[in-house]
Amino acid sequence: MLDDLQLVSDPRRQEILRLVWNDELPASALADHFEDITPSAVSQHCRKLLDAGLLDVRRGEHDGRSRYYRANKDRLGPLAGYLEALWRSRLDALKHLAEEAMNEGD
Amino acid sequence: MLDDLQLVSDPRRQEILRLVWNDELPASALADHFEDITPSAVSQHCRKLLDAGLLDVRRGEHDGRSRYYRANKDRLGPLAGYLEALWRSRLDALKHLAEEAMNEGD
DNA sequence: AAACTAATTTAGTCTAGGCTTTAGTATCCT
DNA sequence: AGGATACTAAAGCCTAGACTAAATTAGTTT
Repeated sequence: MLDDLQLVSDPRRQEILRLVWNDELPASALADHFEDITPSAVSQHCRKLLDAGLLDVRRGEHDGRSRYYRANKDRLGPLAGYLEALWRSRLDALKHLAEEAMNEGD
Repeated sequence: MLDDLQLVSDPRRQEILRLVWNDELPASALADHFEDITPSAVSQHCRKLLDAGLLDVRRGEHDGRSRYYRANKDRLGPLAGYLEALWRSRLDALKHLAEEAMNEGD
């Protein structure tokens, strides 16, 4: 239904991708990360990313109930670079805010 | 309201950007391009892109009624590259389809 | 095999935003 | 000036898709 770009344009899905960018995480960890939506909502986002091939999943080795997600960077092509740049720029923005806050008392 | 990525993820707006990527075009030309939506809808898309700074506009020199739009590539950053890659890949896809069609009668 | 745990699926609600319609602004032409 | 043209703004309709809650699946433990 939604193409890659539309999928990646959703802020929740961006955050999910960021969380599983370098290391896999179980669905529970993803669910815990979002305090304002239910695990079901997170699972539904994962499913869409999975269907598009932007995420990989496997069952846990010692607990087959857990499902571990990981980003499929290759499949994202040039969008991978865009997302990384986006996250970097947000870090920079935060850093600048922090610096401004530090200088408040001048 | 919508950030750059969400704006660019809309297929209509992608198409608008493509049309004014290298040359400016009057709103009428953009409107004519979309047969299934009204000029008003196109204008509203342009307004959003304009507000985000992804489009520039100027009035016509000889007819001040016309408004000429042009993409602001610089403002798009890494997304510019992504869009160009997207359009190239679609051209490739079309080319392959055409080649297959050529070989139908074998 | 019953109870428990992890996660997903299904069914249905709600809202953002894309669209049409209508009305308005600015410019040009005779 | 009055009318035509090019486009936009405002108001409201409508649907895709994000969300919740409940039911379901699959795996584990006792």
